[in-house]
Amino acid sequence: MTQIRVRFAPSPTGYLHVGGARTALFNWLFARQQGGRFILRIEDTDLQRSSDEMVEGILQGMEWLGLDYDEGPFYQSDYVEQHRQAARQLLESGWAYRDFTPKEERSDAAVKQQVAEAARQQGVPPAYWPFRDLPRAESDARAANGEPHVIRFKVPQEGRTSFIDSVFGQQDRECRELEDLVLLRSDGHPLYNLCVVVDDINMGITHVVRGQDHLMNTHKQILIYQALGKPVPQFAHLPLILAPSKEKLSKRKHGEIVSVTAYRDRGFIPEAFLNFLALLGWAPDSGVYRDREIFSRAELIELFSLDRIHKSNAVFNFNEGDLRNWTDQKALWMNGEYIKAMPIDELMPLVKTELERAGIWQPAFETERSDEVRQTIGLLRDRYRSLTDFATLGRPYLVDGLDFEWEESAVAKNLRKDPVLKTLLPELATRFALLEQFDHESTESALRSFAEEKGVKAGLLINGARTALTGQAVGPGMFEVLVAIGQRRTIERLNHAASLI
RNA sequence: GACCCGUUCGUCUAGCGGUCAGGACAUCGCCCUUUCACGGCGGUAACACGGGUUCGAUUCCCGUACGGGUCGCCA
Repeated sequence: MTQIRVRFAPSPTGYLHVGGARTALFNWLFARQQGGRFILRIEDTDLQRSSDEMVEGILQGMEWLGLDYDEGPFYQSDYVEQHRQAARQLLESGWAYRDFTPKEERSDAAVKQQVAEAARQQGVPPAYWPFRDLPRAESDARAANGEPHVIRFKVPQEGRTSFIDSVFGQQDRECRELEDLVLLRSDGHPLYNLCVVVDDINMGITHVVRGQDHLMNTHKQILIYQALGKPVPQFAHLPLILAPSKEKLSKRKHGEIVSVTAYRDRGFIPEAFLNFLALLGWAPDSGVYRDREIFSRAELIELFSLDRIHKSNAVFNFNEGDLRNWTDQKALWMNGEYIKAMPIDELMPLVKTELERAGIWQPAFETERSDEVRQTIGLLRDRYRSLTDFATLGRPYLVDGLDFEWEESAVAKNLRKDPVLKTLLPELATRFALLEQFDHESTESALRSFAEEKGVKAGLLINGARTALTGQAVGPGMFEVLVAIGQRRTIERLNHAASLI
């Protein structure tokens, strides 16, 4: 059996978005599982809309997700000569013809629509392709004379194209429903459908796994394969990923919130995002894993199969305006699961990057204070869903002094609620200052006996202290927090809190 | 509009003729915590509709509705 070769072929007209990433992932999983080759090809034939910046964005996205390719990146624009050569070959063999219709006459969309519709109803393209049967000699002569023309593929008027899609099953289409597509523009520029076929042939692609929006193109492409006398690869079309509005996800409409780099920048763990993406439109064999959601990269490779991709589109929820739930909540949850469960040694570097970005990383975190910081991160990660949380919500735990924000609602709820705290908190600080051991037990008994002495509920002090120490109303168990913040900072912040009341 | 495709809880999904229609996220309630967005337990919630086929349809067939995709000298 020949080796499986698949490719991911994005056009660099935008960054890598969620849909593209999933296509890349499925190709990659398939290749890895089958021991095949995964090829990256940048479809940049439309030079006007392509840019190096976008290519860079795609490359970065792939790298971040760990979707390594075995060959490439190839650039489609490097193969223009081969595309033209193929067009010439098609012209020679009679599978294509020159169309001398002036560009302007074709560009009127309304006219075009009208004619195309009439053509379909008639069943046969009438005078719409006036040059389709132009004698070769005349065609050559006019071309030699420099008359502008495009090269069109001569779609057979009879018959149909068929293929079996790995996802959608049997697909048939009457040839007469297909238009004579342009292969070469009048400026000699090759067009998409020709380019993909030529490149896929040259690169020995055995399986084409791409979005369902290409389902119609596939029929045209099959015709080109046949005209070129080449074997047709196996196709697998993926269902689309929809925006919350249920329309196709698009970079233009939905913005950077659907770009892979946004997920990186907003604190996703690549493994978690990969896991989430894999489960969008695909599920492992339920006989094995019916009630599981978390799968490692290795497990995904092992379990993946094209025939378990399903046909219906999936909605991907995001809401840029919502700070807490800016993207699909399940994705966020899953990220939290990874943050919680991954080995702390793997988490630390990721957190470090985040803290550096926020300007709160200190070299000592890796030396003298290494154990302490690891412990703090270990404490915090149980309730965080994103790496950025360590730099925002985690900030009070990591910075010295008072260099963080006190949330107004927390202050109102836990500090200002009872004015007696204004005197109690500094007194508690004094009490803590006397402790020789500053651990869970000693701080707890100190606080509780202090509360008893003063005749107040321990909860009042616990709540007050939480906000005094972290500016927040929520967090890990209070005595864990005390230990994490440490004696010195605890005293300082308790005293300072009095001024907030 | 034409041609394709799809339709199981709000969302992601399991299901491939007989299930109390399962899981996850979200949501709600309870417990734990004299704090909490941790944790534990539990609940609400779905087979789009109408016809067939069948002893029996979420599962098979046909319509309808709704949703989506494609109809470039873009990719």
